[in-house]
Amino acid sequence: MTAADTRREIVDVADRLFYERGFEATSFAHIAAAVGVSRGNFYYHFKSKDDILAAVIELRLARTHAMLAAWAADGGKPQDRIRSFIHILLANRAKIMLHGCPVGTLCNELSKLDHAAKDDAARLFLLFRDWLAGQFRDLGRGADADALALHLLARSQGVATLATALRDEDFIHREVADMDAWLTAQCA
Amino acid sequence: MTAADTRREIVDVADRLFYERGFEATSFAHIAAAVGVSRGNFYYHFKSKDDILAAVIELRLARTHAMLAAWAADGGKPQDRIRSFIHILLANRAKIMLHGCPVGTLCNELSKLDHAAKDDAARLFLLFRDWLAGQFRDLGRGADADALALHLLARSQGVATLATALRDEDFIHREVADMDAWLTAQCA
DNA sequence: GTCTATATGGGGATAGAC
DNA sequence: GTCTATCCCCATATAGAC
Repeated sequence: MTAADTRREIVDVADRLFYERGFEATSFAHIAAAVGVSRGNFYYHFKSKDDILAAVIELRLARTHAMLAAWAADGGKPQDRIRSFIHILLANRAKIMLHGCPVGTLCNELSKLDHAAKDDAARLFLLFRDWLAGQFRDLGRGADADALALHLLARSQGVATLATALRDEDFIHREVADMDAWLTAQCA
Repeated sequence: MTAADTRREIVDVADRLFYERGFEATSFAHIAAAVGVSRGNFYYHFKSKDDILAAVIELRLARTHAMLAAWAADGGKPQDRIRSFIHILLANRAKIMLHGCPVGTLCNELSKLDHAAKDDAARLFLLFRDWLAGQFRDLGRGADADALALHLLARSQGVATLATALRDEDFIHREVADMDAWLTAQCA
């Protein structure tokens, strides 16, 4: 096991635990136990917990960027790409009902902590916003592309929050159908 | 200062700090310092931190119930009452941009902690849902009153989450205007 | 009812052996 | 590169004086 492998594994596990349990509630002991290394060995790879958080945010930014780039490379119509975004709620509904949206819940937590990395986490939202705005521009909605993108982001965030609190899967399906209809209306 | 006064003050301060900093990140020392009592004296009033959380949730339920009852007693039209709900986002926008929605962020945190009180916190959402559904029924939308209520709740939650992450006040105003227009369309 | 003092545990972080 | 042992701090919680 090389150093890079161990580091990658630490970040992978931290990414999952920060999502499932939250940043503050996840201790080095939890991560170390899940990875299978000692707590002391941690500090060879990261010099503080905030360093791990920064690495997790970077990982999420990279993965999100890759996912959006793949959707954009699909060659489909802009409305189909936007629909891919909306349907994240369906694909991830089981996890969302347990732990919410990984982006929204992290941003919320870091805002309350007034954490130095809160704006870095918010860049995840900006990635989605800019990508969605690009699709709306391709739809000929250049004038309000940013507003439409934020509107869709907000709606999916709201669905995630309520789905977590009420653990209501039917609600997710209803709201996704409603967003699909909204999108169709935007294309008319 | 009677015991009831001290207890009330502890719950008031805990309510504020749980909102501003989060439940886990708020320590007894923070609450004690803000109230002006010693940490030791705490346990005369509450036997654990979870007890304080339960009292805070009860307080929020009572206040929310009173607010909704006051709106219902106003004698206005159902759409005006629903608009009162939507406009919470405007009235509280400064705090929302700093700390999010007190209901949504608490439910999110307790879900991640898998805390015993998570369903009690979710009852705050149910209060809003049932009240909103009642207003939609008065509007003659009995068939989908619950779905419309959850839809509106989700939208306001999404606005709060994004407004916190991006600290964008214009976005709040745009989305509130959009929700107002949606409500008008529902009455047609 | 409120205080000070303290017990106990777990957190992040460091030192140094291997 | 990984380990064990340890430090310090702060958390919740308790005991007992006043």
